[in-house]
Amino acid sequence: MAEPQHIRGPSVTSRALSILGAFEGSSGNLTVARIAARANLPLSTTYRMVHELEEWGGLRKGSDGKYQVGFRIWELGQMAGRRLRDRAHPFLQDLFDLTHENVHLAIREGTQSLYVDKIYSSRKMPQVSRIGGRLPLHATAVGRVLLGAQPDWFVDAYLQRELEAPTTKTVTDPRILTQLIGDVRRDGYSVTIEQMRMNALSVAMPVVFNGQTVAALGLVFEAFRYREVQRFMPQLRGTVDRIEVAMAGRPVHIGE
Amino acid sequence: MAEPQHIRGPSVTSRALSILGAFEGSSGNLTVARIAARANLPLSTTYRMVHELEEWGGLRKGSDGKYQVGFRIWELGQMAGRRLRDRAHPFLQDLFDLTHENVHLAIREGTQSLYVDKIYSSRKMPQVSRIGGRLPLHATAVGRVLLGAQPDWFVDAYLQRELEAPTTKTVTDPRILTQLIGDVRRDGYSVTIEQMRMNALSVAMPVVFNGQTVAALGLVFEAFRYREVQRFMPQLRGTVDRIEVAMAGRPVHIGE
DNA sequence: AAACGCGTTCTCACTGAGTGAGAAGAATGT
DNA sequence: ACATTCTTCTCACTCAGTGAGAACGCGTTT
Repeated sequence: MAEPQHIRGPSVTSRALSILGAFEGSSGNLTVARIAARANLPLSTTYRMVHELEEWGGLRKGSDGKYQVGFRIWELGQMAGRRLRDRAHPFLQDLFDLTHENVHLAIREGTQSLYVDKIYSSRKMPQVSRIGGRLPLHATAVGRVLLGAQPDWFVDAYLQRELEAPTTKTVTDPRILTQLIGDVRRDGYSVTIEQMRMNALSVAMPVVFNGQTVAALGLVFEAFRYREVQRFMPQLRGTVDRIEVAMAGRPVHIGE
Repeated sequence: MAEPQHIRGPSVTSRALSILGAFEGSSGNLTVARIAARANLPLSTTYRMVHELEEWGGLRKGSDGKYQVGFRIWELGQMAGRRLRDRAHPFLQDLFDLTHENVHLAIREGTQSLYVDKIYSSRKMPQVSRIGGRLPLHATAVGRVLLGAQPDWFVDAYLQRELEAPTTKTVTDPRILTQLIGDVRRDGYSVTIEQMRMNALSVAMPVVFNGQTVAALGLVFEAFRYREVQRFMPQLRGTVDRIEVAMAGRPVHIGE
């Protein structure tokens, strides 16, 4: 599982960043030795830097002596994409109140969709996507919406690569996918059935700001309820509209 | 507003961290020059490091040329305190479904409470606390719960300092607060009225894991509805219980 | 109880990566 | 057209960062 986390240059900063990077896709708690191994750095160097990061608050030493990402990084992370997340969130919650289906908001990061917000309760725990998690662009409704928002050269290049097939029903044929992306662009929404997980269906629509698709809003529920898709469409549409209006509006100051 | 972000040492890492720190409490979009000023670093040094951070994904250059915190930091931040947030979240949502009042979860960080999760819809936007935001420990219900979980020497030291009074009703007298903290410890919950904002009331209870108060769960609603506090107590209690059970249980694997 | 494995902590002499003043160029405002 | 502010880049100097290696701590195995 441990990828060959190669160091870009011999720069000090890149080493420090390698250490933070060692926590990406980890169990969350790492010893100094493990960090060193994952970051491909000498032990003493790692030790020194881990301490510097700890003092700053970027890392935190747990009661078991292992290190984990500190809350200062979490706080800092809250600054990223704040406009979108803050303005969209209340309407995602409204949509959940209305439907009680899992709602999520994703953006494109490279060749994956990144889930930036997600509403769910203990009744239906999310099965594949999680906040902060990534999924391929071709196998989910939000992914296809985000892919469709990219220029043709991007779509073609994406479909050229080896495409994962999480289920036996996942479409990976570039020709068919090109067709499907065309449909998404024309219709303004995407519906995928059992592409990422059996018995799961997802619907998604683009969120547009300044003429650009900045995110995709989606709903997920059981595949056998496919007839209900029509019922949810207007609610999804309405939510997207409200988000778009909120995005354009003046800043709403919350708290401090 | 710009605090004198002093550099701990002349170490390269501390400089890089100063740059990230420049975004804390900022508007979100900063020019290189502004970053340099806030981080107290020479312009050329800042320039070089900003680019290194950008290449790694820690910073992102917006369409206006200004820099903002990148999603890689956000993703990394999702690793911090994941156990608590992941396990508690579905039950916070359940509580919101039940009450439709603003629900939040906070931990103590230093002498402040840090809001790590929050459920709200567009009906009642949060007024003072936001996810990733901080508030003083003595003026909110979650804060008092978290304060009460600390040893006496901590409480005494905290109350010794100059205490903020966000409203005219905020209690800042150390004697009275000591008494109130005692009540919280005895009763296992805290109710505060108009301590942080006029016309706001909050109730909170501690979340205990391994014999330690790791967080506080709270509800906020309008002060004039103070009679309803009793109605919410069992629901809060039940939610806390479920969170505590979930915290102790085996890991529930959600997606990747 | 000794040997082992695995992790942490710390020292120190060497050296090349990081430094930052400064200048030129690009943008923006008045 | 001028003033102001911000970005980008160069280069000679030097001091901060480096990492092998040793010592130590702590469970577990033999």
